[in-house]
Amino acid sequence: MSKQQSEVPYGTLDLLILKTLETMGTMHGYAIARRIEQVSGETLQLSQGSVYPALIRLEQEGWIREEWGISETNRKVKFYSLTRTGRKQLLAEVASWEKATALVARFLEASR
Amino acid sequence: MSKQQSEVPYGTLDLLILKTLETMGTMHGYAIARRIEQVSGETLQLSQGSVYPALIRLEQEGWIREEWGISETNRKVKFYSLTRTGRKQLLAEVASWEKATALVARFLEASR
DNA sequence: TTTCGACATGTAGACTACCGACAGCTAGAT
DNA sequence: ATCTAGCTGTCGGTAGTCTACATGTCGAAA
Repeated sequence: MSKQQSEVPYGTLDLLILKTLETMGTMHGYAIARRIEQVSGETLQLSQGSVYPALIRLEQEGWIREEWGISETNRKVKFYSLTRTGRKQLLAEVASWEKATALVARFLEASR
Repeated sequence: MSKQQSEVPYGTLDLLILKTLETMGTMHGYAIARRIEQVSGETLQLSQGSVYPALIRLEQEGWIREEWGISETNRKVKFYSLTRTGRKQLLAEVASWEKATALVARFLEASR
């Protein structure tokens, strides 16, 4: 009945993950999700059903690289980091996001 | 292969239509689509496959009202206008959009 | 007077990306 | 021994968009 209130603006999850990896360096999936939630000010809660498929997709695109390792809490985890093409992709996604928001902003200002 | 480059930011079509009707008053579907394309600076081209289903959906939600009439070009058309709940919905969607963009903006600024 | 382009509305099917709900496994604490 | 938190994943469903098609009308040009 009620409208879906997507916590992550639709289509920005890749962008958020890529940006997180750029800012934080190497991280594992669980920590990436936690970090995104935290920066969003706890309002946003990101489901695993979104994060892991996204990571797999990004890895297949060649934008991130994965590597098994041991976490701070001594668990076997997959560490992810940005690739060179991932950096380019991040720039492209930022640009496209800014274009999109500019478009909507122009609309919201329009009054004639 | 290539990533879908949605011209309308996903989920904002309702917002754009509602805002158009608020700004322009009563309009028919074809004109709404033209107007959205035009304000976007011709870069965006909006397919009918998006607009008409959206209008039907908005009408079913009770946010817009439809009425048959005759266009400037002497054709039988459906005129749409905002309802009272449609106005409230528009406010809500604007707020939610601004919240979403603020969230992403905070992310893009983050550097620690 | 046919015919063509712009105007106008719609539907079907595919696709993307997200979410909720599971399932399962491990380390360390109780 | 059991439990909780950390951690990775899968399945199925859903929303919203796009492409492509189908249908029809008006007015102007040929």
